[in-house]
Amino acid sequence: MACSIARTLDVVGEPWSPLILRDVYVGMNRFEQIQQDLGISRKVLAERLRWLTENGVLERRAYSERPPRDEYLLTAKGRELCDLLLVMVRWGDRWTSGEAGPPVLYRHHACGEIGHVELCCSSCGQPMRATDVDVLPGPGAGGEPLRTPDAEPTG
Amino acid sequence: MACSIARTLDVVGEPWSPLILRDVYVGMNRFEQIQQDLGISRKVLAERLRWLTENGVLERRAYSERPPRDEYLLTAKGRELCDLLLVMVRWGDRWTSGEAGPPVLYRHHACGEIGHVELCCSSCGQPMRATDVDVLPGPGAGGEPLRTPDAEPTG
DNA sequence: CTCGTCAGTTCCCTGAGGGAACTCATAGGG
DNA sequence: CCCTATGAGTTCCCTCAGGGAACTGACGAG
Repeated sequence: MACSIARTLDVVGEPWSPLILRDVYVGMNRFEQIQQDLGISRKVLAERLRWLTENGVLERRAYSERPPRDEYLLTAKGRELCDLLLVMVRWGDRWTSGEAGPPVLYRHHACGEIGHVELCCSSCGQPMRATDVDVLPGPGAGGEPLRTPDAEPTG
Repeated sequence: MACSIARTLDVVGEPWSPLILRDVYVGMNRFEQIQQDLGISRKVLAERLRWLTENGVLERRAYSERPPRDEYLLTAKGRELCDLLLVMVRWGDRWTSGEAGPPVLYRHHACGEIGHVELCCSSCGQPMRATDVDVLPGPGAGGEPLRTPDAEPTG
């Protein structure tokens, strides 16, 4: 499908994949750790790890020769995918965390403060939410016309 | 699970949900439109729309009394979820769109330029990527200690 | 009175995911 | 040498969610 959302979902769209990614991100790099942390079936975990590795999100590296033991590390591609997790966290914190408050806090290296992610425009730096943009066909488009969100029907 | 990622996935984790959300976001508000656009089975589409409505992401509204016809609209909760789509688009554009270039462009209302989203810190406004933060337990935590990404193993 | 449309629901069938057991290489203890 | 344990999977079976196609129900047009 000529849609970057669909292409991203093709890589990490299955329900377990973002959670696997999160585990690797926070330092759970080994098969057994992830399996026990998530309670995922070993079969599916093996499939997902292979898929994520084939797609360049994870890298598999031996941490022991004898006995042979492997671990999984994030690639640059995988680390950028973790940005998606931060946005999921933000939405989950705002809309589903309830009275208990957020289960995890993020301290920004640059300023040392606890904060959360905001979406900003790469061009002007001002906030850029889904409601702040017009959607236009790009070079890789199939050719279908698109309405801009909340626009009046074309008359 | 005491994890905002898991809670977000609970709402939009099934593979079709983000695509349904995208369709509604770009102005495809009716059952038939979405079904034909995505090629999703009618059964699953009905289930997903009901689920998203029950979870406050979509709102169902009659656009015709006679014959009775309903459409689906984004709530505030749903519109904020669309921010997630922008980040998916960004990653998909960077890592999977290939030579053709991005299929869709986004023009920022505030500056009128074509741009993409960057993640910034709510506290200081500087870029805030997954690699720029320490992960700490928050008030809603279960109590498991977490390593910070790329940290040395605790010795 | 029949046809077409929208918005679903119902039926059956296949394939993906879960659980548990098994494999393979190696290390440690007796 | 034999037994057991560990990490990282693989294999087997079984159930249930998803796909496809047909059916329903309200209405409007001809």
